Amino acid sequence: MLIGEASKQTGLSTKTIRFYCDRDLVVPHRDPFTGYRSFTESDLTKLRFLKKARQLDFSIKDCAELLILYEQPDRSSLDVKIIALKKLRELDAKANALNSLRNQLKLLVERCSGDHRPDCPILEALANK
Amino acid sequence: MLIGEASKQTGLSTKTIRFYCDRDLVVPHRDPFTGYRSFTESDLTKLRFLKKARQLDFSIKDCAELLILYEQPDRSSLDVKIIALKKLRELDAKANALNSLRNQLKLLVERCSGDHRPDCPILEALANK
DNA sequence: GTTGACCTTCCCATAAGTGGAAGGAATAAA
DNA sequence: TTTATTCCTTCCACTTATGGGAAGGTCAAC
Repeated sequence: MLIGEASKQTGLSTKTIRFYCDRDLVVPHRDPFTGYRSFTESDLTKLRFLKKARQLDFSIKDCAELLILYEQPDRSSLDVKIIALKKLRELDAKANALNSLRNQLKLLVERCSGDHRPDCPILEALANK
Repeated sequence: MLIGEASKQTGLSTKTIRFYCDRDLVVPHRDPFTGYRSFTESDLTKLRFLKKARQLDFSIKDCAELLILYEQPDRSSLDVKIIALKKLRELDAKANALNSLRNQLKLLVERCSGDHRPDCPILEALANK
């Protein structure tokens, strides 16, 4: 199966698939004459795995490790859990920071009259200290 | 005041300050012989303004607009509020997406035994469909 | 034989910086 | 006066995970 079809089957763009190939996350067979990539069902499975892992915000590097574990029948679920826990803590930290930011900004927006006058608590907050 | 001192006064790296200068967010005077940048107190105020605005996750482009409004005595607070509201909605959307992600991943992590056995609901979730 | 739809690689752009190299400038010590 | 150190300058490359587009090869149909 050529890359265009693989793209349709997985919902990943051909650009993205080539990028994953460049990083050796998926290594499709190559036609030795044309250089065309040829994807098997197993390759598609890996691409779908990658898509889901990326949706869960795992980095490409994390994805590579997860794929290796996925393909390793004698893996320990602990190894997977360690990666996932690290990512979970990252997401926690990001979410907390984002919520805090959001609340700060929300307060400022609420206090701004938003009319034709120049007085603005948002600008004041940015200017002070 | 030279850039190193401006960096100390504002807590921004010299690299970052030069970056802002390149983008014309701050335009310090230049010594015509050495090319050295010379920062006034007014420049420092703008740099601190930029630092705070960036901490609130406003983009460089947003920061430029906010700075212009900040310097414009006949501004309307409405113009500021429009920018801030747009950013607030962005933060809301990001926070929601992140919380949802986090909850998905948390569920998977909780269901993973994290021992020496290969069975792993995290990998299963990434592989399925 | 020529379209048209594929495929390839390569370069550029994104946001907001960080890191480092090469070289000029200011000051202090030897 | 020369050297050393520290500061300043510009320029280039790198980061993440793609997207856009150019230039050119391949394959099927008409």
